[in-house]
Amino acid sequence: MSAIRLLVLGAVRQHGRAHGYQVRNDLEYWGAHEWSNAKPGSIYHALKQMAKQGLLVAHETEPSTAGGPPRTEYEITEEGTREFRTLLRASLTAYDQKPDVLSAALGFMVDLGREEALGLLEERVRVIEEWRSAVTEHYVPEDGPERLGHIGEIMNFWVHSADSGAEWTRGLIRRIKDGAYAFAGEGEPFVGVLAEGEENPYRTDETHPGDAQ
Amino acid sequence: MSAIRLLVLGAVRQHGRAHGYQVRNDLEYWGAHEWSNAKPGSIYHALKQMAKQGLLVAHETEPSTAGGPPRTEYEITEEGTREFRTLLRASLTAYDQKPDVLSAALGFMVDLGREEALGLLEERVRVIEEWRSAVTEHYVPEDGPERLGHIGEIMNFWVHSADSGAEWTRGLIRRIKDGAYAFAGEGEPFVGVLAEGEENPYRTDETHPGDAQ
DNA sequence: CTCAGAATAATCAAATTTGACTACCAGCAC
DNA sequence: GTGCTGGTAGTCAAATTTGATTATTCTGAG
Repeated sequence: MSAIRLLVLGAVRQHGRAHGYQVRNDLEYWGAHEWSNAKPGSIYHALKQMAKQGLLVAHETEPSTAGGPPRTEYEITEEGTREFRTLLRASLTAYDQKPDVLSAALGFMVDLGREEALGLLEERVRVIEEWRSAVTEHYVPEDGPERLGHIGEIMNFWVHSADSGAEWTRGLIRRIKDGAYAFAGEGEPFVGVLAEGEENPYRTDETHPGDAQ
Repeated sequence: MSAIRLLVLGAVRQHGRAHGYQVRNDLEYWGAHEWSNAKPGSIYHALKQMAKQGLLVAHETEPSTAGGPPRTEYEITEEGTREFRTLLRASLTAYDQKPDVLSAALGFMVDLGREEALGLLEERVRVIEEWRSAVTEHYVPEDGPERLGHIGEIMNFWVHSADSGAEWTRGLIRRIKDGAYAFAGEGEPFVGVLAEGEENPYRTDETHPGDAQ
């Protein structure tokens, strides 16, 4: 799974009602265009697709108030909310080497309760550890890892990444336990969206080192 | 870019002449089906596409000698070899958060000379460091990172991953400097392909924890 | 012998992703 | 008032990816 559905569902949900360009802007505000496939084409496609599947409702296109073609606004449905929570939980616990999925989930973790988020992150650590031992047992031949030659560096890299990911997750768990951030039901939620008319301080058109090859 | 073209080009190249199923098996031998999108459909698609683009030549389909439908064998062209090297160099140096691209490149790094590989890996470390400072400067608002709330954890996660990736790369550089592995021009190359009839000790149909969500 | 199951080799429709492109309006310089 | 630039909003064709499915031959049990 890519991160796009979670990102788009979450962005629409935070706005209450949003058109594609707003979603695109929010995701840019998060830097999602740098670490995920949240490009215009993908966003509009996801919106249409999820509307077709009943996760969103499309309100009839209205002429734009600020230039440009008419726009379609979307709202999340009850089914969409369920899907959002399912994706969010899965993305927090799953370890599949795709950092964009976790990144997206971090952006919405406060939509869960503090205790649930902690539980899921602890589960994540367990999953990573299990994965690690499955890999090391399965891919290291009995006659020593040398037989694999330089190919062994691939496994080495995985394992290193897994360890580093687990360690980082433990740090996050600690911060959350120590009271960081406002989770669901803890008053005054932090909303990471741009208000109407607010400019995006992170917007950029320059490319950064590492944008793509 | 995904890792599929590099993987397929590299696998065909090591065999000299290979059909899709052989490529698939090699990639499975490396565990590539676990950490990249090297699924049958993608492999066959990449083969056809690259043949159309002149990176591979397709030899007429011959009836299989071992059951199954007739098979098409591919060979890499000169242009394909150039492309292979270009992709390999780019994948070793580029930092774009997609671990599968690096993993694929690790599998082929010995096709370069030891010195060149070292140079590219050092470049990789530089790129990661540059990326890190671009991100921290760009995404941390002047009035302290707190303004970002939990969204800041996303950046935190990136930066942690970047640091961990750089550190791992430095370790690899050290191992290579200390003489590990046989690089191009150093006799007896290590070939990570399955010989005709050799069984794949890593093949598995069980799913592992973390295979997908 | 014969049939089930497994391995071999690949194809296909549907979904997604990419990258480039279109169309509209506002403001400004000239 | 015309032309240019830039922001707003979205579309589209082409390429890729996914997941399921097909077709062929080999093997071994009964």
